[in-house]
Amino acid sequence: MSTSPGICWFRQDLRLHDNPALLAAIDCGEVLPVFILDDDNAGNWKCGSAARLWLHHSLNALQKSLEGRLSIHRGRAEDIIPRLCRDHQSTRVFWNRCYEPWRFERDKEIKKRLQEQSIDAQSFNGSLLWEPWQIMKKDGTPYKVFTPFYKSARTNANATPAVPLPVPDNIPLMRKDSDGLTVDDLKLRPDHPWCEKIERHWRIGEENAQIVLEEFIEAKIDHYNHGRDFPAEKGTSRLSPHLHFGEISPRQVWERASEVGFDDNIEVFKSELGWREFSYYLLYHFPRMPYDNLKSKFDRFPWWLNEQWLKRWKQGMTGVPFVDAGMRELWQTGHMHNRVRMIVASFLVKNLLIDWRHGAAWFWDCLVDADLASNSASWQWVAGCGTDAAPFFRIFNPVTQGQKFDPDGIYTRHFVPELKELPSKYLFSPWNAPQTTLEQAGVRLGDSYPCPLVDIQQSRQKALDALKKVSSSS
DNA sequence: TTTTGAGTTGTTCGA
DNA sequence: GTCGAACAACTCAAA
Repeated sequence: MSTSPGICWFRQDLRLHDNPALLAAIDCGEVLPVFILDDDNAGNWKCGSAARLWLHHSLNALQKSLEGRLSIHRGRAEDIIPRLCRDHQSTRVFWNRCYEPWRFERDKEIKKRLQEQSIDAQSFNGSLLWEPWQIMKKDGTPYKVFTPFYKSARTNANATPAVPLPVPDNIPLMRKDSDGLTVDDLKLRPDHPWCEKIERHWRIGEENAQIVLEEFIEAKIDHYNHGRDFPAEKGTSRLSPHLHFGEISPRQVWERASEVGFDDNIEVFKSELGWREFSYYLLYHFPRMPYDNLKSKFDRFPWWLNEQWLKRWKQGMTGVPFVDAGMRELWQTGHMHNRVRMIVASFLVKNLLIDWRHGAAWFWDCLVDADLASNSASWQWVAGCGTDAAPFFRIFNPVTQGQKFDPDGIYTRHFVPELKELPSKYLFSPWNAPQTTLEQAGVRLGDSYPCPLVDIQQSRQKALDALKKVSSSS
């Protein structure tokens, strides 16, 4: 056996299944598995609070799978990786690629430095179905519209998603090094009752990711197309945080869905994986996406930051019940149903006229699945400033959306219990309820539940006018 | 180069 | 209650 271990640097791939970097490291003989919490390089995009909590548990799960041999560090990866190579006389380092601009640049630099020291550094695709540079238009430029991107990805030769790799039979793990930290040392989980609340909603780690996938395949995928729209039904896969941390790979999910067969539901589900790919694709080709409007005419949009409104939106106290239900789900569970994400985002941007970046920042901190690519791309989509965004006149009405997608009010009543006695007819617009109805339901508007921050119709019109002005002056 | 058809998830209005 | 059209104009992708 070689005396020099292969270093497998775990990042957003906290799993043993379908892990090309791990398999490559095993080929060297002994494996030194490493994790680094690199907040220093992350700048604005260090892991948010909810995601840190997830990471804490996900690392514990991985540590267990690796029999406690995961070597954990905190600091700048460009210092730590070369140091580990020196300390262990390792000449080979392997990792699966990340695509956040700060990580991509950092990793390029590390690879260069290692190669200068005659250390073999190799990166693999462990997180995407298609590499962003693999799918290009005939003229060599990147796609900006989802449908042709996805079509091209699925039909191009050599673009069929790879078959997932097996779990290695045996991982010849190196003896534990002495200078590593424990997961607890990283202090990812604050001592706060909020954590326990979040933890109740999730089963974290690779093994659980497999279970969540199986449950989705068995119970939900056959009516996904319809079921995913109703937040009370929980018809979505809820795989996003598992995918974000790489507890499961998109290739595993894609393959498992393909095994079920072919129908609309399966195709729609796969296309959601396609949207994840598209977000990463855009982030790779447009690294300013988290900061800048992809449509630059939105640079002139008259956002108006009302701090009080923003605060009430974050608290789920806007006075618009379906919006508040979503925002409270986010706070209480670290997650929000996809349908409701669009509605709360649309409300912030198109009714309160607050810049999408404020919303994206709050999501970043609160979501266990906070993902730079998906978060930035989706906010730009809702705001209308994305390359392939919703047309500007498409403004969600949080009242009709509630009536349509939470018809029995189960979701809304659960998260806004102060309205639970209101009849469904008025649940989504209590300001329209007769005084006697409010009294019977024990609701005092402006007291037990807030009056709406804005009038839905008026604020909608204001947004349309603003958008028209921005469009016509180009 | 020019042309043509299309573009995740909606709302409202009027027949 | 249901249905189709209008909502604006633009940019993208491919022929």
